Amino acid sequence: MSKTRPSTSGLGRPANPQARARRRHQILNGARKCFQRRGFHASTTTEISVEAGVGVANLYQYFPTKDDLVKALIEEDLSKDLALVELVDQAATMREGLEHVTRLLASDPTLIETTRLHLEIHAEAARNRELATVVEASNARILAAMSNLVVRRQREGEVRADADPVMVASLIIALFDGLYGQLVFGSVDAGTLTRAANKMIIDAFTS
Amino acid sequence: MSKTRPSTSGLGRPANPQARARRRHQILNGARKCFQRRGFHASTTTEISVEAGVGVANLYQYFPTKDDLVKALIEEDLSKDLALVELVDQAATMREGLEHVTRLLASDPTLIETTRLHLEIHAEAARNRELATVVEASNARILAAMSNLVVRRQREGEVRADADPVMVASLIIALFDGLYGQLVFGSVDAGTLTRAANKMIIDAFTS
Amino acid sequence: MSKTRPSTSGLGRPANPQARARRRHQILNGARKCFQRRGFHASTTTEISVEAGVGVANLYQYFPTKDDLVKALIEEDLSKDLALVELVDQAATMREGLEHVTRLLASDPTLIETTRLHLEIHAEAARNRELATVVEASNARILAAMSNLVVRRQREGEVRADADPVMVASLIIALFDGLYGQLVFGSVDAGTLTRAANKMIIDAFTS
Amino acid sequence: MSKTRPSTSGLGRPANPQARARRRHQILNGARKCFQRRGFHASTTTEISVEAGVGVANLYQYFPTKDDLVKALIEEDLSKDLALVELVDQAATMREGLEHVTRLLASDPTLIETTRLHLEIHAEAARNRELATVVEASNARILAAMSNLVVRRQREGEVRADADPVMVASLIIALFDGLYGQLVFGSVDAGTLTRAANKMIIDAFTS
DNA sequence: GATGAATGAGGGTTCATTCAT
DNA sequence: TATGAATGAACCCTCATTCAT
Repeated sequence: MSKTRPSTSGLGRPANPQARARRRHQILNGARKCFQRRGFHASTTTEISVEAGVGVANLYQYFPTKDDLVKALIEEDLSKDLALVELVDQAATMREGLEHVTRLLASDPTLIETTRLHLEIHAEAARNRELATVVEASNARILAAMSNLVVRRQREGEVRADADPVMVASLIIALFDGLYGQLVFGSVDAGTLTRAANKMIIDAFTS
Repeated sequence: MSKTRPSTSGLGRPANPQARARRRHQILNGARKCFQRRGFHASTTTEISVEAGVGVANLYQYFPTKDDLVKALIEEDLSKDLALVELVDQAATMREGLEHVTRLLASDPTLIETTRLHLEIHAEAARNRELATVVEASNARILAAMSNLVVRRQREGEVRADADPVMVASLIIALFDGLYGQLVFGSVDAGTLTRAANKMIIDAFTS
Repeated sequence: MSKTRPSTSGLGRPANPQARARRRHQILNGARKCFQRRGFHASTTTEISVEAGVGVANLYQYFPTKDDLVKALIEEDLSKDLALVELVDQAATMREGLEHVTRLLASDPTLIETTRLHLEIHAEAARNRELATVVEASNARILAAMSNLVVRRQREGEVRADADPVMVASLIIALFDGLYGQLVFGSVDAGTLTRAANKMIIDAFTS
Repeated sequence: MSKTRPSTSGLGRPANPQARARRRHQILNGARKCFQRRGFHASTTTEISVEAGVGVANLYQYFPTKDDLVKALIEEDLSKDLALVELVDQAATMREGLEHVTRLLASDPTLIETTRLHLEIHAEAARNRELATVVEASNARILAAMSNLVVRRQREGEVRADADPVMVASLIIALFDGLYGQLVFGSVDAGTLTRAANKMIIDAFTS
């Protein structure tokens, strides 16, 4: 019953951390493709291993269970969202930042697939306490970053001083979340929609 | 030698349509409870039958497959959203309508569970063409209703005349979609959040 | 995660206890054949189901796990041993009882296979606390029965009064256990061996 | 273009046979510990390698398969039993020999573990022709040694002349086999039991 | 010779669905 | 119609064994 994983020590070929990291990515990328194509539940470990170009059992040397694979992927994906917020912050004004980032997203050909994965992540997290924790932590980090950004823009006079920065941040995030969610099913064009969203934000929150 | 299957229904007694409809609801309600509690995939047909208080096999006399059960439930749920839009329309102003409905939702103790189910529905639909059609049709109906509402409020002067009603409708829907999605993971209070959302909408779209 | 096994109640076809009992035996017999032929570990659930003439999944409606199958079989087998002791007790003298039973065993064409299964049972129980309990309980019952028998034969004067009945019982059981164990590998004839064993017992313990 | 595999062993350095033998023992001892602790089937090659302090692959340079490991261990263990018989023979009388050896065994703290392994060996051999041969050969050797011993004790007048020496030997072995087997599950004390067994043997076979 | 990494066949178990009553 | 019992395809994961260094 006790899982014995022999230590890395010994005299022979040393464990190569670089090779391990490369393998890990290889597997994770295979998993991402499968998950985007068919979802978490429909993707079998065999499919993933084929897509990743490794043997099934090899998966389990990097991720103890299929769920851990999912979790690792989610962590990867969520940190991308944080990067987007930081990108908004780097522009001269919030308005320009939003426009820049939304243009970037709208031109991403994998946007729909990425969004689909997001949907699944949330659905999955809604049933899985451990994943929920990961998502919540990520949301909290993103909200904090966005709030900070808003505070700065308030000091600079771009955002109205009487608005609660956390609320502003929450609403902006919610708006885009909902928007990209609709993209998967709706028929409206992403560019048009995001431009309208930016305008809405500016109209509502800037002085 | 044709198989004689002695009909137990006797003397041409017609299947009682009312009884059928009742059973159907009974099953659907059992399914909803299970789906909300554990999700689509984790809910087994046996669990559902137990929750509904019927035998497993009986399920299949009302729904050819488990997926059809899911589909029926989705249709039921989506039509509730449409009802909400119509409820907004019945208030004197859009502002009041939004406030009324969001207050209604915020006080619904099953809101989180309902939202969870929504998440699952969308995730499921993202992988299943047939379901996607159902969701898209529902979204289209809701968007149309909301757009009409906006048009009327524009004529009445509440909503700015220079705004594209479809865009306004889309953004409002997206905002609430995103908001309720966040509710499942985030820690912000529903009431505070929806009030802020209503204000944002008013600030952005009314003159 | 919670195993829901729908209750037997309801209006439809009632659970038929006789049919269930029959199925249970059918499965258990299939399992016995497999276990005797290939051992516990080498026997797959699929093999067992084929041998029993049922579907794999049906196994699990009667035995929650493969281990429970093993356990049920062990219980069945161990109770047979107890019956043998009782058979010894029914003869006019212990000597005649032993001779009768050993003759019976020696003429049993499945003796070797049965003994093989016994070997496996003990090996398995040596690693499995739960099974060990079952075996220990069985051993205790058999030892008690045998001890009682010895006490009676002491009162009747057949067995020496100065012998500890529990020890006598233990030794007799051990002797036959060891003997039948040897049968599987050794080349000596079962009849000759058991006759010699009976004589040894008589020489050692009767006055 | 023959594959050039640069031999690391260089200049024809002969494999050091002593080092090989040491490694072999090292591995075998690791295997024994694992097998005693968890049994043959539950012990994985990885566990064994960890316990032995070598890499997994290294196992296969000494034992072509896991079964060979088992086989080697069995051979080692069985030869110990033969040594015990010889020890009995070295005493002045059979009675003293038995008493000496049983005292020796009863004081061995690893007796139970060793016996457990014996159980597994027999169970395994009952399904595996190759192992059965090993066990049978060992049994035959032990039986022969014991028979010889009995013959000698008959000549010396200790054992009754009218007893078939092979039968006597068989019964003695069977008795102890059965006894030690019971030790694993039963609750009786080893010392008491073996003393009673010795008495039984003396009562039954000596004049 | 020795090592850690990789493999694929196969095992136990689950579950949507069908059958017999 | 409604039921409990039965089914078989498929899934996740393990492990003896091999590979590359």
